[in-house]
Parts: sequence; C-alpha cells; structure tokens
Amino acid sequence: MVTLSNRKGLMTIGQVASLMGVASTTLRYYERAGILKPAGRTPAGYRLYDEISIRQLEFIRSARAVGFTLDDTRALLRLDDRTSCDKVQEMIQRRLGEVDERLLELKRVRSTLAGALKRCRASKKGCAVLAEFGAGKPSRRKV
Amino acid sequence: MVTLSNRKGLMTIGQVASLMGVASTTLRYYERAGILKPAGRTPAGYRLYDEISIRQLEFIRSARAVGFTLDDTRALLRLDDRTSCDKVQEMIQRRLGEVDERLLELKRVRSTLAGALKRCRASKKGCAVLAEFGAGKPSRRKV
DNA sequence: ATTGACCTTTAAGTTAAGTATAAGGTATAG
DNA sequence: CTATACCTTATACTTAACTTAAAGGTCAAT
Repeated sequence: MVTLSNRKGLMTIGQVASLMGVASTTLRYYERAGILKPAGRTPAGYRLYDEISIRQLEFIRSARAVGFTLDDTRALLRLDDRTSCDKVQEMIQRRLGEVDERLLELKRVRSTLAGALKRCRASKKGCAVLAEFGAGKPSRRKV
Repeated sequence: MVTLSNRKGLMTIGQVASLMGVASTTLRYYERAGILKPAGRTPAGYRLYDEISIRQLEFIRSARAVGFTLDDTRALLRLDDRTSCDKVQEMIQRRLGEVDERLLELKRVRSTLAGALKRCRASKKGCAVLAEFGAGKPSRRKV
C-alpha cells in the first residue's frame, strides 16, 4: 500500500508527530506562529513535511529544550532571509554568546548537583549535608 | 547609618532583588510557590534573606535559564529533606542525566549556529547557503 | 458505500511563571 | 512630624506555549 505520505519522502503531520514525539496540534501551532512551514500540501490540503522540515523541527525542539523562547527560536531560524550577510554574522555571533552563557549556567547547575551527590556519598550520617544545597563550601553542621 | 538589612549580613527583599536582577514580586512569588523562603522576618514582617538564600536564588535562576521548570527546580532544591540517602542519590543521578541531555541539546544548537556562521563566512555570494538552516550537509544550491 | 483512522479549520481553554494594582504599614532623613 | 522610599498582603491580570473541542472533509480497506 502506498499512501500520500511515502511517495516522495514526504510525511503527513501525524507521521512527523509520532516520529518526533510532538503533538500534531503543536505542528499546526508552529505553522500559525510562523516558525515551521510544511514543505507543501496535498491537493486535499493535508500538510506534507520533508527532510528539511524534520531537521528544522529538531532544531526547534532543541532550542526550546534549552530555554529559548519560540520568538528566539524563530529568530535563529530566520537568520537566512532578508538579512545582509554582515547582519547574519552579527546575529549568529550574538546568539552564540547566548548559547555559551546558557552552557555556563548548565555547567553551574551540573556541578552543584554533582557536588551534592559527592557530599551525600561521603556522608556516613545520612544526608544532612545537603541541607545547604547550592553551597560551594563543604558545609558546616550546626551543633 | 545602620538599616535593618545590614545588621547581620541580612538583606531586605529589595536589596536581594537589585543585587540579583530579579523583581521583588518574583521573590514573593517564589516564597508562595514554596521554592525560596526568606531566612527570617523582622518584627514588622519584612522578609530577610541571607547568604544561603542568595546561593539558592542563583541556583534557581540558573536552573530556570537552562529550561527547568519551577517544579523541576523545587525538586532539585528539595533533594535534602524528607528523602532517604539512597533516594537522594538516585534522584540526583536522574537529574544529572537530565542536565547532561540538556547539555547535548545545547551543543547541538551551538554547532548548528557555528556551522551556519562558518558557511556564511565562506560564502562569497551572499548568505543563500543559510537557506537550509539546521542542515548538517554543506548545502547544495538550487540552480 | 460505509467504516475508521486520519486530516482540515476556527475558537476557546489551560498552565506556568510571572507582573501589576490597590490599600495600607514602616523606617529614616530633614 | 512629615515626606518618601521602602515594605506588607491579597487579588487580578498578562503572556507564552500549547491543548482541547467542535464540526466537518479525505483516504484506504472491506
């Protein structure tokens, strides 16, 4: 059986949705929000997505997962059109700066967590050391 | 002049707010949401925050900035109390997994961005190469 | 030709995370 | 003692990002 979808590497909204783990309604919402257009439509009006859509969707989900808003994400995706090459470079640079800042924050969170785990393991007396979670110092117990 | 706040390393809500770049109302909201309690109150009821509050607030802001919800963040901060040491370790491990996944996503976003920048710089013919943003391949121009 | 799983649109509803407003108490400088 | 810059509470509003609901069209199989 050959459906609409698998004729030409094109997928319907539901196929993309289940492949990528997002709701179909979210994909429609992304289209309305001007963030992800389907590659085309069937004569009947069904949305069709291609490889590029999928890659963009991956990018969108990653960007969202690390705390960029949809507006930010749209800006990231639109660095290509209607922007001079200089502007593009400048914008990408700025965005890279944001990403790197986020990486730092994430590493901070990670090290706080890892530190807590280490203290927890070191402690023979239960996890009281975790009481001042977020601390940099090895924690002094109140007597 | 000695105010309420600087008697004992304690700060009022406004001082914390301007120090940390968050709104006072957000701090009150965090208290209501059970995510950050002030260290104490003055007799008149003014909230007072200490060093630990500040460290926790830093942690909260970092966690938020990298895409954790307040619920997640509350869970991260509460790994200390009412949890057996084994549970704590297990939870921290799981959270570390989440953080590491987020790190991966962030690196993906970063490399997409860096790749776009590189292609943009390499291009002598404007930024048309960016048209398939999010692509892994070096992009084939449609003739 | 009917069934059932898909798809369409439009409009309204939800949730998280604040933000703003109103009405009033408090601390310190002049 | 009063101005003013801060603080308090409670309640209501806002915004982003979905999600659900309603009403109906399409497609492949039986």
